[in-house]
Amino acid sequence: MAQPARILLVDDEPSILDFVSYNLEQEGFKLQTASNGREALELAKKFRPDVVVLDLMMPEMDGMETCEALRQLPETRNALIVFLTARNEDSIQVAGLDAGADDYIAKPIKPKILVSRIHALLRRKTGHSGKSPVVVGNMTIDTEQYRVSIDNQPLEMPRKEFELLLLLASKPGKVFTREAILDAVWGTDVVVGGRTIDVHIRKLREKIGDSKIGTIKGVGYKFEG
Amino acid sequence: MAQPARILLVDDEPSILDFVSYNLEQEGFKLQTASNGREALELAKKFRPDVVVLDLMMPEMDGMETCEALRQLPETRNALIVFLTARNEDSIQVAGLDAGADDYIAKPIKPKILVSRIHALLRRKTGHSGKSPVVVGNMTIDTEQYRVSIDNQPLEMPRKEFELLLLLASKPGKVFTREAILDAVWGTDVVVGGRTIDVHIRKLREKIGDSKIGTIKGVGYKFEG
DNA sequence: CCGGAGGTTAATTATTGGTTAAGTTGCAGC
DNA sequence: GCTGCAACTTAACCAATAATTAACCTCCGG
Repeated sequence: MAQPARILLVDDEPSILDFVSYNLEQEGFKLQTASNGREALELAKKFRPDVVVLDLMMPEMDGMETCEALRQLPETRNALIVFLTARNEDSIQVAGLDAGADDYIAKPIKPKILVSRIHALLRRKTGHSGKSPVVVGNMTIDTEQYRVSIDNQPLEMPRKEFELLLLLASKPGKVFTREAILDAVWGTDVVVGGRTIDVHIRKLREKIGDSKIGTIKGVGYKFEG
Repeated sequence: MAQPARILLVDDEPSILDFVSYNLEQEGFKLQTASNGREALELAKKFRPDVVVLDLMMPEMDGMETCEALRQLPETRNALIVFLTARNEDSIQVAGLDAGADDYIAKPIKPKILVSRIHALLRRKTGHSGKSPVVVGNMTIDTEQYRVSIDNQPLEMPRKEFELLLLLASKPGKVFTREAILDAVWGTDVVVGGRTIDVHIRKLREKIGDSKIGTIKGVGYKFEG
């Protein structure tokens, strides 16, 4: 990644701003935030974001309006616009896509999904559409198609296993605590038993080989670079 | 866990106070309770909580008011504030977030969810702070990867040893008394036998070489810069 | 040489993760 | 709607290893 992509995040709820910006910054994106549409437009002129993440429901100027305005500015005409919506309402989606949005993400927001969608969009934009998003050693993780291959041998992967692998592989070497893994893959308010992660780790190791995932006792797991 | 997080719990119903405080204390949090807003403010000044769990519906001074008042106090300006709400009403949530709340938890309260949300908040708050690798001479201590290397030779290290080494190496040359080491690595309320530290020191010296850690008889240990 | 401080080693205990198998759940296909 | 399968979770048990203790040793200054 030569240049970190710039993202402008717009939401009127500080907690969501915090939560999402934390997760995006962890990914290495350059971030700016605004808490309403007007502020967003002003910031956008200076910041020239590659991606704008936009809450639909905001007081005064809502996401839809802001989106249209952004499409008028020369600085953001070609930016990618992602909407955050409370529910997955088809009718709103259609209207949003008319207004020029590029993607939709439904709340509650799963960090992993948000990040991988943004990556997918950026990839599509820069022309590299289609193939090999995350590559680590001889392994390829295609977030768009939910597929993993090792030495070009495709592997079947259920959702949870895939998300777990993606999380670990997205930062090879970094140790993820069980807590962090639960937050990222299961979400903060899902409570699962103590051995659930272990079982998923085991299934992963079964598929991709023991050597790829290391255990740091008392701390967590990591992907071996 | 270096220091247990302090939580101030505010609710006018004694039964909820009991129920929630029991569950939070089980998790090792340091707890204080108040049964109304005024009491909460007074306690907060002395107790300096990291987290305030606040019922929205209270007589006299309700949760919203209390929250705003807490944000004015220097002692609690940066505390995390979590609201307990009877229902999941969006309009109330927005207002609460404007008042400076960090999260919402809907009644009926599920202990496990409460606990994991609080953990998530605390992690988000403290997680941002610096965690660049510590480099001392030819040794590198990478807190993120939980790995130590000498001359780029990676070394395996169990948790306590790692924490002990990190403590000593964070201030090379400084002498740490046994007492200080116990407080920092084992925690203030854990009592261990007299030879425990010695044994860990020995294991460390085995791995990183005798010359790195010096003994000052009658005083403590230090890392040799 | 004696006492106190720390060092060494081995044995014991506690904690943590791994493994397996047996439930649950949710969903596709009938 | 059933039925059946795959994904996911849980529980029970096992294995590994880290942490602690205890017993004994060594060194060094009086």
